[in-house]
Order: sequence, then structure tokens, then C-alpha cells
Amino acid sequence: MIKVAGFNINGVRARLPRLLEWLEETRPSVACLQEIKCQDDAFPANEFEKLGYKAIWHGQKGFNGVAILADGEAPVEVGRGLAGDPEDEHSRYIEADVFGIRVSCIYLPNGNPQPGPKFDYKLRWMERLRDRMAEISAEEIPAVVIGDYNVIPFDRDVWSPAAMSGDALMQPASRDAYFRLLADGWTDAIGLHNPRGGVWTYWDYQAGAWQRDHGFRIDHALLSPELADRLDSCGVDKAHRAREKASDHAPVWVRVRDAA
DNA sequence: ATGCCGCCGATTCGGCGA
Repeated sequence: MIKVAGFNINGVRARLPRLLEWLEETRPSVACLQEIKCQDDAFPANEFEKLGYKAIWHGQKGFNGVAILADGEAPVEVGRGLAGDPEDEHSRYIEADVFGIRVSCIYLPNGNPQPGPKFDYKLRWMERLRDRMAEISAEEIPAVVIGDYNVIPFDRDVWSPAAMSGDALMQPASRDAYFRLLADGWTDAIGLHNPRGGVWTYWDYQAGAWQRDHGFRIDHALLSPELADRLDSCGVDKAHRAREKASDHAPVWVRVRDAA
């Protein structure tokens, strides 16, 4: 069995003790991190090595940044960044082959405030992502695209659709761009296994959102048909959101059977 | 209508996030 997890860590250095703890307790085969918020030379790769994880990462000064860690095997990088916009310098995408699976780690733009240039950037980024995912699909390989999508797919995926109605995360254009990925043949594993909704992966630090369980589901794992056939289970490590100095996101994960 | 909280990087505060 192979376990692939995604975790928006909100600062890999500020969160390092929590992150190492989570790796030791849940021991994912592959851990995809978003918002590492550091430059490449500041990434604490040696701390992960001590736990047996080898990593690749795509950092940036101050914000964004993504990484892929693998337990006992070095991820083989396929690429970083999305094609289609030479002006885009945000570190939001890294892709690798590991354990016989193509793994893409994404940190999709938030897009607030909307309307505006940041929302336009989000929608363009989603089209560029769709193009890359179509290329991966054409390879007909087991693949997962996991991370912070910054999209609330359905009203059942948010504590209060009314409170969030003006937010970029649940605008019809954001949802439509997300639904196109599903229409292309990708499976939202956690959505599939929780059809009634009510499962959150993010709780704001502000206004007592965690204590009130005011969250929403924006971290997703999308599986190619070749990998969806092997889906065993999936979940959210909600308890880790309750800890001291926690990220505002909880980790998400999928377990897939070994190739036949 | 806005801030709440928290990171980062630069200097006592702004940018950014969701």
C-alpha cells in the first residue's frame, strides 16, 4: 500500500516540530507540502533526511513554495512550474515520479479579492493546470495531483455558503474550472468518499473558526483513472489542526493499493 | 464595513493569505 499525503504547512520553518511529528506519527509514503514560505537554501532537507525522507522542493522568498518528500526513495523530478505564462514567478507547482506514481504537488492561487487581477490570475492558472493534467492523462499512468486547490467544490463543503458567498474560493468560475478537471476524468478521492459533505481541511486562525468548526474543504487529491482504480481509503488528519502552533490546514491523504 | 490571526522579511510595520 502507498500513502500519498498533502499538507499546506503555512511556513515549513515555523512549523517544523509539528511537521516532523506528523511525519513520524502518520508515516506517509509521499508527503506533498504547500506554502513552505522559504527560499531554496533555507529548506530544512536534513531534518527530513533524519526521518528517512528524501525531498525535492521549489521555494520562493517569503511566500508560496512547494515540496515533495518520499519515504526511503528519492522523488525523480519531472518538472516545476506550469507552462503558459513566462511572467509567472510564483512557486506553486512541482511534479515527480516516485513509487511508480506520478505525483504533482500544487498550491493553487487563492484569487481574493474578486473580481480583480488576482482572481484573473487564479482562473488562468487553473487553465494552465488543466493543460498539464491533460498531458499527464494522455500518458495513461497512475497519477495524483494533490495539494491546496483553493476551491470549495460544493456548498456542502463549507460551514456557511452564505458567509463565503463572495469569496474567490466558491465563485462559479472557480468551481467550473475545477469541475472541468473532474470532467476530464480525474477523481476527487475525498469528495467521492464523503458524498454528504461536512468534511473540512481548513479552519481560519481568526474569529475562533477552529473552536466553532467553521471550516471548508479546499485541499484535494485528484486521481487519474489508472490510480483511482487502486484507491483503498482516504482521509483528513483533523486532529493535527488542534495542536499548538498548528497550520491553518489539516493534512489530507489517500491510500492506494500496489500495482497489480 | 472591517478586523480578528499568523507567517515572512524588513525594522516596528507592511505584504500576503483564505
